[in-house]
Amino acid sequence: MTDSTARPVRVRFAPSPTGPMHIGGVRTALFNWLFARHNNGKFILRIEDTDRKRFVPGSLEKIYDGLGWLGLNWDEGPDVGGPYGPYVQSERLDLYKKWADWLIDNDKAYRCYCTAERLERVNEERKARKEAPGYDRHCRYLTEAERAEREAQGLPSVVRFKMPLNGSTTVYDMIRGNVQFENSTLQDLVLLKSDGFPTYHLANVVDDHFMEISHIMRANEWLSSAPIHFQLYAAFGWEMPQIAHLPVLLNPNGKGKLSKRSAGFFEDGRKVLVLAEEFKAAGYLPQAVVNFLTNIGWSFGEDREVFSTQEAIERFDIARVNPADSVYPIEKLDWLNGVWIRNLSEDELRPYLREALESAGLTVDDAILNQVLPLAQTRIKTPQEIVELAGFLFRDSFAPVPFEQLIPKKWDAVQARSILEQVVERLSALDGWTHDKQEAEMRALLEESGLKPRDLFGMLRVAATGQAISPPLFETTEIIGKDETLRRLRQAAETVAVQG
RNA sequence: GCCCCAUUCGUCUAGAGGCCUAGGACGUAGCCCUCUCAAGGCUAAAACAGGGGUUCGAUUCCCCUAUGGGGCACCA
Repeated sequence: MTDSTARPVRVRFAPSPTGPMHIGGVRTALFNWLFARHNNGKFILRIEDTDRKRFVPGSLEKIYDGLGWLGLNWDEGPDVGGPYGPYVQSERLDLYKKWADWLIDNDKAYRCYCTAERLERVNEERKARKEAPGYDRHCRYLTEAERAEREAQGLPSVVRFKMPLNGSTTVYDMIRGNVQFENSTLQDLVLLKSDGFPTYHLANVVDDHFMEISHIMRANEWLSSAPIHFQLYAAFGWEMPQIAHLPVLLNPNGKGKLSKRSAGFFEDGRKVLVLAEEFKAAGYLPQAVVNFLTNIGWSFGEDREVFSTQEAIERFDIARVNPADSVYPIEKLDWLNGVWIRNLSEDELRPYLREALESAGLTVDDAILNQVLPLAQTRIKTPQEIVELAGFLFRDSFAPVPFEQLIPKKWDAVQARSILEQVVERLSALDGWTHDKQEAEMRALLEESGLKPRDLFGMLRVAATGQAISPPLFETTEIIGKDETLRRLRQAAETVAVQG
């Protein structure tokens, strides 16, 4: 989609250090990154910290961690540097001031001395008259004398942009085509605040220009600002980057956009994760999260939903992004994570399982882990699930199973005891403790006794593992070992005997 | 209040005027496989917001309405 005459592809992700890394931000970063990698361009990380009030310490680390975890590497940024630095806006203040002054000198902007109180009053009046809220351009029309007087008094001021009063502005959006705005609906927005810091609009335009950003891909909520930025570029006489507004993630309950939430929450009884760190902590694989995100608002084609990040890079096309916002389809993440877990090699999966087990306070025996790993691989959607499925393999203690749980429906204690004793006898006589030998022996018992596999194996499962759900029975007892398995079965027989 | 964007199964999506009796996926239900649970296979229910145009023909183009989202800060 990028024509070859265009400038080299340089895109940026420009978060504000105002807290945790939100999944919506991650998605925006991902689409920028995919675009950059697809076009062999540069992906730049820039920190927009021009609002000193909202700065939250530690945010920068969360941005690095979140992007890094997903493999969204940046070519230029605060930590890695680059030829267009600094990459932190608070270190570029002189630049913004210089260009704000340039706009004033060229009659494209003006100083405004209005107080917060007056602004608020004007706003109220306009609202009362059912007009659009906003500034009444009072200071735009100050005479030279009035201006000089205010300067002499040393009144604090902001710099405001002189928005064209009439006409219209048409912005070409790479996803939705031309979008037209009436200039009369646009405001004389503030470019430089009274504290000397730029607003987003100024800093963004100046930085994108001097960092030679070729394409801007940002969230949908910025679409209304596009004509403002267009006019700023026009005032400066700079070429505006190509621009696209990405659809946003909506809350699963259908109310508003997801980014209104600052952390994971429960909806319909399931946890809806929204922070990058939560995904990692919950055991989701980075490739699964990337895959999950790339299926929202964009589709691979060929009816494929499962694909690698590399494949996504090869195919990514910003023009094919769906313009409509989407409800966050979090229920697909578990499925995808399961798919990716099954795609992992044993060596890749092992550390995840080890960590999950250790986090649950279990001591991990390497031999046991290696044996249970392939059994668990098709049965878990997150590494943590191995604890519930097979954590008993890593526990020393084994609590005797209560009578009620042991006996299959329609069986009585006498029968159960008799069967268990036969099982113990036959299994202890076994030469070799492989799962197929055990199974062959038990199949023979089934044959002779006419019992149902479900009943017999079910009882043995509970007796040997203490659980009604486990990995396949004989693979499991093979891991548990002959002595311990028989001990547990005898114990079960005793439990039944007492009741009987 | 004004402005902008969007609207295909519950959800994510394919669909760029005839290929659509609208395809895929998740989820749901059923069946098969089966020692439990998964995985896997098969099947089912499930959508073009409504109304006008344009056209020989609209899911696809235009308009209106409705609904949803976003914006209108010395926040980004």
